[in-house]
Amino acid sequence: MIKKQNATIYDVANKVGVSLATVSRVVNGNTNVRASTKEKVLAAIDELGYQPNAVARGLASKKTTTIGVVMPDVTNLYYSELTRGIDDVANMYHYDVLVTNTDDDPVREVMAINNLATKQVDGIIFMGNELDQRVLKAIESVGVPVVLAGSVDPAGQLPSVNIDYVAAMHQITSQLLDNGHEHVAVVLGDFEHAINQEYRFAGYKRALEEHGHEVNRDYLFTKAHNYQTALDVAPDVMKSGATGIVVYDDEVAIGILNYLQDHGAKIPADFEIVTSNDTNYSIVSRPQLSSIGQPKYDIGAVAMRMLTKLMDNIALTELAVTLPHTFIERQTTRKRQD
Amino acid sequence: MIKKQNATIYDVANKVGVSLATVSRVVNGNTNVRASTKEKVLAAIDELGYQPNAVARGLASKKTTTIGVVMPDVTNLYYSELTRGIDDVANMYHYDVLVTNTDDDPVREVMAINNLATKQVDGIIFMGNELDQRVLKAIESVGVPVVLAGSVDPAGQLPSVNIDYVAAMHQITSQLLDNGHEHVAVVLGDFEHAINQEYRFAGYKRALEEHGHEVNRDYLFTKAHNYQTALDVAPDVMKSGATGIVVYDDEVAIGILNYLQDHGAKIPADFEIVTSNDTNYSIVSRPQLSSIGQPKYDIGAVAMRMLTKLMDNIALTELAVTLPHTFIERQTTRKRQD
DNA sequence: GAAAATATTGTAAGCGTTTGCACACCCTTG
DNA sequence: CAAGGGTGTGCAAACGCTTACAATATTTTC
Repeated sequence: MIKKQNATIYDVANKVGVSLATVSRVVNGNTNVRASTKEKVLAAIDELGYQPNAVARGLASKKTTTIGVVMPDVTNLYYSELTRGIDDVANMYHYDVLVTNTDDDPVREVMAINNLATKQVDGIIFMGNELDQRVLKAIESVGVPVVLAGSVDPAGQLPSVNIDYVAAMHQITSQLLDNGHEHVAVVLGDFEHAINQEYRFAGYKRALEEHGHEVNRDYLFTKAHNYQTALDVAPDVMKSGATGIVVYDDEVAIGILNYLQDHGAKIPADFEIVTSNDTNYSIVSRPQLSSIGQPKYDIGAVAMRMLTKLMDNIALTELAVTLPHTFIERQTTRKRQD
Repeated sequence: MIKKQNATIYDVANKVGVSLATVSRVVNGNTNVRASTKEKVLAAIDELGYQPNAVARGLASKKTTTIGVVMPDVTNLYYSELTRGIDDVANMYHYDVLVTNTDDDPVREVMAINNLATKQVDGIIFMGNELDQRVLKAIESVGVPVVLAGSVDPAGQLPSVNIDYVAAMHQITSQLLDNGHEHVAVVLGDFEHAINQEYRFAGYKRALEEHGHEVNRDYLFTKAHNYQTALDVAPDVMKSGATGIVVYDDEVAIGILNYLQDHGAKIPADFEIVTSNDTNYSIVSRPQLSSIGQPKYDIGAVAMRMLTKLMDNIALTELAVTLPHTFIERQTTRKRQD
């Protein structure tokens, strides 16, 4: 592996017989260069195969054209779809993406943010189930713009892109209630997390109240984070007496769905289930999971677009963007006639 | 967002009353520093909240402690699990990871590699279904080590980590044949890709030949890349007369499984299916998909470990690493008694 | 106790760019 | 034709760090 010495801006300047500055100008699209010299420079660049060294550039200009993405887990379909949206528009704006997995651990989130600061990223997209105080502090002191994607800041101080979780949860809970279910269970992750308690559960609760039902914690199930932990919770939800189930995550929903069916339940005859993320899981399951429709790709894409504005010092017209969600009726709910 | 002026190495040198070099030494763990001065420097660093600027460091040292990962799609469970392995050991060695999605497009792969070169990454992990000539050339000329993860180089010139696809395919095909199937179908992606034709199909073919069967292209199905395209192919495999099916990818397998069942087939009574990646899809499906067991996380982790060696100029003991695979018997195959 | 070794620290030259400023040059104007 | 006004270009100073090499301290050695 011979590391062939890359041509530098100096080499092309020499070859053409101009100064570094001129070469730099044509490379950066500065217009104050005579057309003829520009051509000569371009030719030399082509001939030498010159590619500007992004590190040197970053040092001199204090812009790295790199952004950081901190996310819980690449392996999680919900987040990876957001990431795809982020990545695509990042590329569109010629940013590279440094990703870090945190497993939702605040300590690692803080480390990731600080590390990204060290690497002089121009901005950061943050995804996570909860905005820990330590993380918040790290974000505030990092010195570059940060936008949240699919992640809430209850204080509303940070730029963010989300759907209206309260409304979405309210909607699907209401539908189940309208379908006549006496008891609707809700399955969430950590209840300490604002997104679960203050948003999702709040929407669920409001629906219950509007329908004149009491909120009974016996129908609240938490700590379901993935397929395995969903399987742990599933027996309890099956025994709970609830016949309608709203779930905050697809991997969890498919776990519960599978458990119920494996234990003789007919879906949607015995239980109606609605999930929330509309990932591939909700399509490959049998029956297919009815779900809140989230514009996941767009959440990421819009968040990244906002970040580009922030990085260009353009004011945001809206700090907390709420993208529209839908309801996708598939096979774990009974047909409704509105 | 006030960008607070970060302390530089110069600031801490001043504060302590030593030279830059000394500070640099303690930051970099150089041992030739008197314990007492080291302490003073450390104290100053702490007090000023000094964090070395990685960009400047990269320029001076020509090491960025950043690697590039080029992959088809973060959203693909197989690749994202490899990436998780990569990321974890990268972190372990204090590398950051720059990821690029290519959608398996050689043009974008080449662009990604060149772009990473520009960013002065210390090394690259490449994942893709096919090693296009253009990509190969880009890899050869990029000037930093590249290792393939879950991706084959038929020429065997590049460091790589894989399972033995030929053996794996041979094994599952044989099992199906042993179970008495007269016709075993094989479902692949692009047949032009070496990994499909020269590896997977070769293993399939050898199994057939060993069992005295003719290889009949009527049982070869290609161009199935994801759930949707799997659904497109599924009717043909159902009609083909094959009763055993080996599939190269889980998302494709679950598509075929679902189609067959949706059209009245009993699995595994009417059809036995074996898939290849052992992702979450093979567990959430009903019945659960029997699969080749691939150490996906490890493939990524080992590839990254190899890359660290290469970056440290340590010779590899083995260029093309083959990790062991297993067979995971689940519910789309009938019980076997070996 | 002085020379020789060794340990510690400082000097300064890069690393490959960007960019503010100054300098030429070439047209216009009046 | 001198002054004014662009254009086009070059100079040189950063950017924040690493790292030979040189210089100075501190120990050892006999």
